Amino acid sequence: MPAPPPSLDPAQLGAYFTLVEVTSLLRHAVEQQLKEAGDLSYVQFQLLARLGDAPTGSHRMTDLADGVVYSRSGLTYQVGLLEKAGLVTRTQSPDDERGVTVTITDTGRTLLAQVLPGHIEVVSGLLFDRLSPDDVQTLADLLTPVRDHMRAAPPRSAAPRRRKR
Amino acid sequence: MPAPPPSLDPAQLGAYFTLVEVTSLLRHAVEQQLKEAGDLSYVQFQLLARLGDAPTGSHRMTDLADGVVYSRSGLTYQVGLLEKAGLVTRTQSPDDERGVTVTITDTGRTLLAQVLPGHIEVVSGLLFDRLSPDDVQTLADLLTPVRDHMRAAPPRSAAPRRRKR
DNA sequence: ACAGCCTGCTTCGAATTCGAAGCAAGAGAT
DNA sequence: ATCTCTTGCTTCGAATTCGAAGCAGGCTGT
Repeated sequence: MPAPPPSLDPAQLGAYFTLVEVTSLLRHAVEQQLKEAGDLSYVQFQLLARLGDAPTGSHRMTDLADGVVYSRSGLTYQVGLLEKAGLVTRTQSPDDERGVTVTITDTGRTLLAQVLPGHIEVVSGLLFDRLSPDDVQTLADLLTPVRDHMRAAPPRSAAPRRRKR
Repeated sequence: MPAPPPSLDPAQLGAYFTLVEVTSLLRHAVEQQLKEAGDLSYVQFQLLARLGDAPTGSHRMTDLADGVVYSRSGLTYQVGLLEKAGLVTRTQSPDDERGVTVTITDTGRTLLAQVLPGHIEVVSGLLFDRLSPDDVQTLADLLTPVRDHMRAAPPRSAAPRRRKR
């Protein structure tokens, strides 16, 4: 097996660290804002946003979990909270007896709409403040193939229930 | 107060989402590897790495917390674990009676050295596999000013103990 | 020197997170 | 049809995380 280069060059290392720090800081700031604006955690916001984005306003549990890169059990917990808060509903999937479909409610949409502007403001102020439109495009062009590569590589949960033995 | 543009254009949104997803996926993969290779959490690894990087092999608690973007109490907990595992030591700071200096031990360095190659391999494989050296440089150039901007903006914990009232 | 505030860290309790184990429904093979 | 493996989700317990409160040492002004 061809072991990749045993070390990263300084440029790579710098890029890596910067990437990690940027997203950490961004996430912290966003979390703060979301809590104030709508008492939502970041995960909850991501879930609502994804549901609100979907044409039908709903998704299956597994798709949600994969979408936000989150554990299944954690998702169950969070969706439970959202449901209790009346922001989403759980329904049995029509085609698959055991599948659960999560749907955003009007209340959920309202809350999402209420929180979004502030969210965008934070992201704009922190992330895009220093990036020209060209920069943004460049960044996207750079990261998109990386994301696709990552999505493909280890299917999120490589060794799930049982090793392939 | 001049509210920033009420919405992000599609390019920005795309870049933002991609950025978040990339780091989520990367982090997950890295976490997996670290657990296997040395039974370390990502935070613990970050702490050890930072200490190992420091010329003296040590840092004050607060600096560590800021460095990894982490809560103070959480840091106390994690450093406690690391200390129990013999990977770091806690000493009273010489100049400041209440400051605590954390120092990496030889055992810690050994473990770090044992874990690093795999870590680098994962990062290489996932992140840098699709990026040319030029791309890497571009990415770093793009993100560095952003990071500096973020560091400056809200000092990490903007409303700490008491609002500025 | 003293009072009052700020800082550095820890302790505490509550909330979140994950992985392993469990349960029920689908799918494939016999 | 039935057996078995797989898949979708939940439950469970343990570990981690955070924020608020607490404690002690430093700093400033008087």
